[in-house]
Amino acid sequence: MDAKEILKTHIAKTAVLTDEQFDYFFSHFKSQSFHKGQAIISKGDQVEHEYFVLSGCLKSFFINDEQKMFILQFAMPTWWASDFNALYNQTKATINLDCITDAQVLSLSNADREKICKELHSVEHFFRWRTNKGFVATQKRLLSVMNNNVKDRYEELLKQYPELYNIVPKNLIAAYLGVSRETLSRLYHP
Amino acid sequence: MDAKEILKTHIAKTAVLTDEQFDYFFSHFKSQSFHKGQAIISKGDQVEHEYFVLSGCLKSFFINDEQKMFILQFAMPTWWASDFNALYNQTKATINLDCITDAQVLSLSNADREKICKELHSVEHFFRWRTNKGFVATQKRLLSVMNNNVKDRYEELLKQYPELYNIVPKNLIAAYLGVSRETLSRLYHP
DNA sequence: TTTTGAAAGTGATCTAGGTCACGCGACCCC
DNA sequence: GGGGTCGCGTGACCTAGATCACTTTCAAAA
Repeated sequence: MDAKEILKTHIAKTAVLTDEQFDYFFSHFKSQSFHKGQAIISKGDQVEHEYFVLSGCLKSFFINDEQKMFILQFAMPTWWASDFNALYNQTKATINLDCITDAQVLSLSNADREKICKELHSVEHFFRWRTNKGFVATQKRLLSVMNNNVKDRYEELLKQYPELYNIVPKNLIAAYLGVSRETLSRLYHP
Repeated sequence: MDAKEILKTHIAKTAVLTDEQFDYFFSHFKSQSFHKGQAIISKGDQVEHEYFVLSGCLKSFFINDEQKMFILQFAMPTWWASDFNALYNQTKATINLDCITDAQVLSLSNADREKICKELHSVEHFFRWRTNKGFVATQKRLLSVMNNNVKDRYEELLKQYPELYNIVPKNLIAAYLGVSRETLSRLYHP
């Protein structure tokens, strides 16, 4: 399935677009390839795009004052990723985005998103629902962090995204869960 | 300022509506009053509405298996509150919503929101941005929880919402920060 | 006016998870 | 093919915050 089909199938789940409307929508995206380890957004950058993942796996993460990394999101195919705070508010990036594996993405600029949202009501509907889902998912994660211990959160993560186990090294899983790699290791090697 | 003016001013910040459009939009809201301690949404309820706060202060919270409360949100005037997961996915409530003080709200049903979003492009635009902001705020809170200690988070909270200090008892602040009330107390009484 | 109960402070003790230090195999890549 | 570094395990110790138990304060109910 090519890029266009993947995006079309994805959109069709929440919004109704005619073929012409979809073609027009699609014309605003730019296909891009990145290789393992490559940075897409770095702290301090002016953020102008969001990215729809076609293949591979990205991570968005924050580095705190003590140089510790906390992973906000693993982005798998059909997921969207960016520093949404910087993108929406047109401020400098505080979040980094890079590639865990080689990856193919479609990029869409902030200005173009707003333009097509204005032009096509259905597109605005789609983006409302995309954010609705992101909001609810982030809220669930916050609840999970506050109420569950590391082991439960680890198992919850693997149950929801089993594919991560093979693709993502344990130290990154630890950075997602917000624990040291030692603690994660000791969960199953006591 | 009456309910209608408060909502109108709030919407005007992100969407352009004619007076007739706003009147139509407003006609879908129902004004409701609640008193201190009263529950608006309880775990297990069918959730059909979201609430726009006109006056007073609400809290949305989760009770875990050990009967410990974790507060997701304090809802002050011009904030929106509900169990959005249950509302959007039409499932039973897992989140509770109740009143910290006497409160006046405008309620909007899920069905009506979807209906006016479809009818008025500007309203869909407004709700997209409302969720965008909620998403970014929740993501920031997640980052703060993972990267900062209790004292920093407490001071961050009070700096952002100084009014909470007078309205909300410390045990609820602790439940928002995700620490025991004893630990919060000890921060400033060592 | 008395009673009750929520909010808050505080001491003693416990524990999940952090930190530091070291070892060991695997896979890049000059 | 040998040196580097990355992922991962593991032991020894440390600390933020939890838990439990008791006390004080103060305001609302009766």
